[in-house]
Amino acid sequence: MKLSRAQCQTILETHHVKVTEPRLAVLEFMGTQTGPIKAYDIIHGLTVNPPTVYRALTSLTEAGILHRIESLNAYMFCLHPGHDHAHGHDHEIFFTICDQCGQVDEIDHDLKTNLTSVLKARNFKPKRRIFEIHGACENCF
Amino acid sequence: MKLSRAQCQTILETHHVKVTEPRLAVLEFMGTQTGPIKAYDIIHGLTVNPPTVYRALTSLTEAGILHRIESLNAYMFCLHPGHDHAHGHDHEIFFTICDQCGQVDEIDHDLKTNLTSVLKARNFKPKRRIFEIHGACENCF
DNA sequence: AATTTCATAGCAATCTTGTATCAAAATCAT
DNA sequence: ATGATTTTGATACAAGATTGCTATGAAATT
Repeated sequence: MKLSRAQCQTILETHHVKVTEPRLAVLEFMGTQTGPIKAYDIIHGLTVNPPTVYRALTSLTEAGILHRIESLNAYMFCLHPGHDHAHGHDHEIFFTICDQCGQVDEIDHDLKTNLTSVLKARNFKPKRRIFEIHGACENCF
Repeated sequence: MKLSRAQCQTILETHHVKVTEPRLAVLEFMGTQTGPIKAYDIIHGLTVNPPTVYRALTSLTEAGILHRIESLNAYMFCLHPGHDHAHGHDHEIFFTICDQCGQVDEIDHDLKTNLTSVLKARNFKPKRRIFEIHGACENCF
């Protein structure tokens, strides 16, 4: 999915992220790879220091340009850039992760429909599910 | 929730896990703590080597005695020990994680009911959701 | 134009988390 | 008992992430 510098810049601008060299470099690097990418792939690939990469990844993720896959310690391009990924809606983003080939898919799931049937329709055989919701509990809200 | 050696042994036996010293020690240590526990808390608490603890945690988790919380890199006792946590059923285990006080709750969620309403009923205010499903994709099944 | 402010960047060090390796011991099934 | 398998133990190391501090550069304030 090779991205030019100009394309990277456009991505940043449309997501209202300040355009900086590390962010451009990380975005560009990610465009050369396919599937989930680890922070240290970038650190080694670009020979930059860890904080530089982690800061870029954080801002790109917060902007919704990337997703962080917690169970892989890895990052992916968001495939549903138009959507609001915040909570409180009638849909939810799921990731399916093939443990064999490593492919990660992003599913925009309508909460009213049955997840099992969605997975079946995609011929994805689930083995392990990770459903974790961060927020504020009753006492701390 | 203090667990005696005998109780730890019973837990292992009822889950068909071989009873070994490291597993007993880790279980017992976890019984002295409350909430999610990190591997290095155990490593430091028991002054044992990392591989010993990670191996014990892996077997305890695989047996369904513990859960691993991916977004915290931490482990918790399973609060629904009677249930089948495998997939393909009409319920799903969710974790709610309070970012303020650190409390983690395990929700056994009936997939037919609306998750948002369940959270609302518990007065949990969600901020960030992590839904990741590992398995085998169409091509690799 | 000069100054303050604030987010970002660079660098080094450090901390946290998790694995690889390989040999010794324990366990189990003939 | 003997051989195969599993589990352990110890050392080392790799991978993942953060902290502290200084410096820079753009934007806001005077």
